[in-house]
Amino acid sequence: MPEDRLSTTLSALADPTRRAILARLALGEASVGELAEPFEMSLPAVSKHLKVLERAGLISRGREAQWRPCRLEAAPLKDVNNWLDGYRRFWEQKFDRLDAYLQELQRIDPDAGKN
Amino acid sequence: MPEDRLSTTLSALADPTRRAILARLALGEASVGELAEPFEMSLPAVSKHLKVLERAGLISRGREAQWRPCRLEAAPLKDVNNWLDGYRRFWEQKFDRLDAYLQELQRIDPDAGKN
DNA sequence: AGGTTATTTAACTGAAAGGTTTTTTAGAAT
DNA sequence: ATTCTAAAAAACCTTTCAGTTAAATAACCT
Repeated sequence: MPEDRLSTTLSALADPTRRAILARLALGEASVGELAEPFEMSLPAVSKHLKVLERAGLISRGREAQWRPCRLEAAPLKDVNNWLDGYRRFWEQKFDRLDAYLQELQRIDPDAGKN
Repeated sequence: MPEDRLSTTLSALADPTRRAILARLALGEASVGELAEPFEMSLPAVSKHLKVLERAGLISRGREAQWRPCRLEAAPLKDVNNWLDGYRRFWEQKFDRLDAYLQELQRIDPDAGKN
């Protein structure tokens, strides 16, 4: 039971259909039918995916006649980004052989390679 | 069945226990027992979480006597970050009243405000 | 009113997730 | 050789998830 917001957001994102829906919404608002069109699954299935996204705060829904247009809400993505930032150094730091070697040189002689 | 890498990664991250494990590993290698210690759940449960993280490529395991030290592997996090980048503009763009108003002006008269 | 279109709700199903306890495996140490 | 410790595997249970089809809502259009 992922009660916490971040877990809810990440598990909403952990589905290719839902990410495809977000990608579509990045292009602009769309109705449920429009969103469902590219997929082979039934409409209720898409409707459920939308509910998951909505619960996670990743989309919001308007009301226009019989359509319920969806739009992207990026706030939770920002939260994910903020969480990820805590690990950025782990992937920006390159630890392949050459880098390790250069770092070691650097450690031994901080002036190595200058000029 | 999330066959794709990104889905596997995101669903591995969508659990607070697993994120806590990663946070611990960001401080350095640790054995399964050490990783399990802060949690109330059984050891096999933690072992399963580690397997999920390993399948997602988020950790790797060594072998040292009867211990199997785990260490963080950040590559999949980088992938998540890359994916997220496609949405960055949506949360960096501020959509408060003034911005919306200025955008509306822009829409009506693209030359408004120039000079 | 009656019908059409868009979407949600309900009821059901099968598979996967996350936990438990018990049993194995593997290496260390006595 | 036996025993201790660290970890994994097996077997099981319960809940959640992703999908289905069929029925209900809701707003529009004659």
